[in-house]
Amino acid sequence: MNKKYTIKDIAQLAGVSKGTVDRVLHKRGKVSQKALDSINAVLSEIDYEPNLIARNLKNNKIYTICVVLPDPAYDSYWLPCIKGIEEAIKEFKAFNLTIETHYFDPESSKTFLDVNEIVVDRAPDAVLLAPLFYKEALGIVEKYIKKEILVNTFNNQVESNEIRNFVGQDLHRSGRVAAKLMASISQKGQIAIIHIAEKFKNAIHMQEKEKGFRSYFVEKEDSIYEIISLKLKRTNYEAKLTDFLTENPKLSGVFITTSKAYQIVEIINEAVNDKISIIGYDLLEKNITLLNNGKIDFLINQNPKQQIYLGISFLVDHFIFGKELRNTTFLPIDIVNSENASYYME
Amino acid sequence: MNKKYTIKDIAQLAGVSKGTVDRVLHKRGKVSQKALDSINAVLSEIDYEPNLIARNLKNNKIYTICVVLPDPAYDSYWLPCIKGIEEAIKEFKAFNLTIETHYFDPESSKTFLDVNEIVVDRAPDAVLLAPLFYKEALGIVEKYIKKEILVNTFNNQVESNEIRNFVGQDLHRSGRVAAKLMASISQKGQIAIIHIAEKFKNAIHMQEKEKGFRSYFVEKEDSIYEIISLKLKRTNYEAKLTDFLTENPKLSGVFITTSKAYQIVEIINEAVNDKISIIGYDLLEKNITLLNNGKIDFLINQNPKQQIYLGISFLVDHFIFGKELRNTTFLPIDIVNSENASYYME
DNA sequence: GAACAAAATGTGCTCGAACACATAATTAAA
DNA sequence: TTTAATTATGTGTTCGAGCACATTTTGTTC
Repeated sequence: MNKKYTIKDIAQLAGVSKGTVDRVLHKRGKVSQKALDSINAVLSEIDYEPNLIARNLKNNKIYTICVVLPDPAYDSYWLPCIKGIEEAIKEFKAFNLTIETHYFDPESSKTFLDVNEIVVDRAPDAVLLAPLFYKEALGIVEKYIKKEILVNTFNNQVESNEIRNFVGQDLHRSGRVAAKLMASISQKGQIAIIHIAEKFKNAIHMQEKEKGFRSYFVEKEDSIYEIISLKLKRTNYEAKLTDFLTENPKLSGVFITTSKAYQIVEIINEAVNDKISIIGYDLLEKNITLLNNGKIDFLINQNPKQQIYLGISFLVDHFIFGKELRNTTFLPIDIVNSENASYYME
Repeated sequence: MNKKYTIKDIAQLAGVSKGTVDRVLHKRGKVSQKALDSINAVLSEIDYEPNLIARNLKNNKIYTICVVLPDPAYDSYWLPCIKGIEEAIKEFKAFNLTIETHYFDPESSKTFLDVNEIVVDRAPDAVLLAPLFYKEALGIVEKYIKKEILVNTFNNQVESNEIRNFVGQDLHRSGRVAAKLMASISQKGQIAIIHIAEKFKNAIHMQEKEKGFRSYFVEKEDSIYEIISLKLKRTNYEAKLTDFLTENPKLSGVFITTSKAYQIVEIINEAVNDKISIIGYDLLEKNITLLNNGKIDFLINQNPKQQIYLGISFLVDHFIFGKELRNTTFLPIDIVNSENASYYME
């Protein structure tokens, strides 16, 4: 990969002008067989790679990317995304690029639709979307596509051929990771899967995690574990949880499928005397505190910051450097304990 | 960050020519106070960011980067590095860049010196070095600096003001992560730290890991653990290990500070009847097999591939886009079990 | 105020790809 | 063979930063 050839070099070697080489490279036709042959002969011998820097200099279009995600004020799971966006802006500010952030309320599908309506009207070149509401997302993707706006997603997977790119985690696998961890630290007994959500049916991600978690133990064919699940809503979850704990006094482990572990860990600790293993999700400040004082054993990092940063950089690579968009990028399922947490928080 | 201003724009706004703006931006002097003021006034109002693409078009120098690392044929820990280099070459092939790989024998400081001598003579723009031999590395760094060759390191940290950049892991912290894991899965008893190396005194990285591991238990002030360490050499390590195991029959956990866990796990399993917790390093094929069939509990990923890839991309960002080199980049200390391993192996 | 030096400022070219447009070569029709 | 139509090929300009060089302005001295 030593000498870098230019179009001019190829033209010279093939004995034609750079215009003709350009037509061959871009298959614009209007080239004689003779010229085509001699240029192809040169191309097959050298390793021509167009200079991306020169190619993009000419392209003085300013690309606009809109990022649509839940307002971190409602759910601090999304807080790291702000940093991710800021980093991306800083990293790419020297290119012709505008990045806009648009928030919606994660518990209101109406605000989701509204904000996307606004973004459609802004007519950006691409949207990076956290499609929390499955059905609504499908509809809104249609609208984007009709206006020829590129749609990529992160965090939540939505099955659609129109979506070019997804960055997130394999949730089924993520449940399996939790299960394996649980088996490592809790030798036997009852294990509870606890979901905390308003509408469980809409929360496909929790269902996937539960399936993954259970699949691990099914494959293990180990009768020393008994898996039970519990769904909690925001209203009156304390009472329901306390009841559950008195009904199941032999609990040895709890797997919480959302980032809300901090809401219930203290309640569990007060109600149960024995050591109980707790595995949750995400490095929220409150979870980290519980991790550090030993009340949570492991957290699984879904890495929202990296998700959004990568989502943006794929778009930049696509627009600025003409790179292809790969279809799905599954981020690693990071296992976090008190000692390595800092590296995933920055 | 909407409109992108160019030098021409600034010149127009300040009522001067682009040459004068250029002189101000680069502090080349020869500018009147009046012109300076008006240009500064414009600069303070707008957010000028030079177009990196245009800046680098002119710079038609071909940068050469030499990567110096142990030959993976001797130690397959380094195998992923090949992939990392290949990915970097692919990613950056459109820029004016040549990446050369040079191997040495990880057990021979002579080959280390020899290959670096060759690289010095090749006079690249930068070297990315795995400085396995501390003392020798310091000497060779001097030589590079004298020839104005930029030196960055990865994997092993060497204290030197001449080294601009290091990518690797905080080994002390990495030992602590292992300790915390050990405490999670092994409730009590004797725990062994096992080093496998020819020259322990030279192997600072193992010492750091041991210190970190012990520091965790010291802070915990938990008398239910007893930590003992053992050094093994390649010759006759089986006998020495077997002796050690008979002398310490109550062993409940083993922490292996190198990627060589696969060499001793089977021996341990044959000699010990009780469940013994094993934590090792790095995703070598043989380690992964043992992880998958439950004979290793956790592996800590040092991510050599990512280390080398990042090391190269920092250099590219520096040369091609004029980015500053940050001093030290500590990669996350990834905890790996059978369920999430695939994400760290690609 | 002329003559000259020094400082300040402006102009024009380069990098490589892309594409519009001008010109040359070839073929078809008269 | 001439003319027009078609096809093939070459030329020139653009993008933004950077820098060499030309030109203008200012300052100094006799």
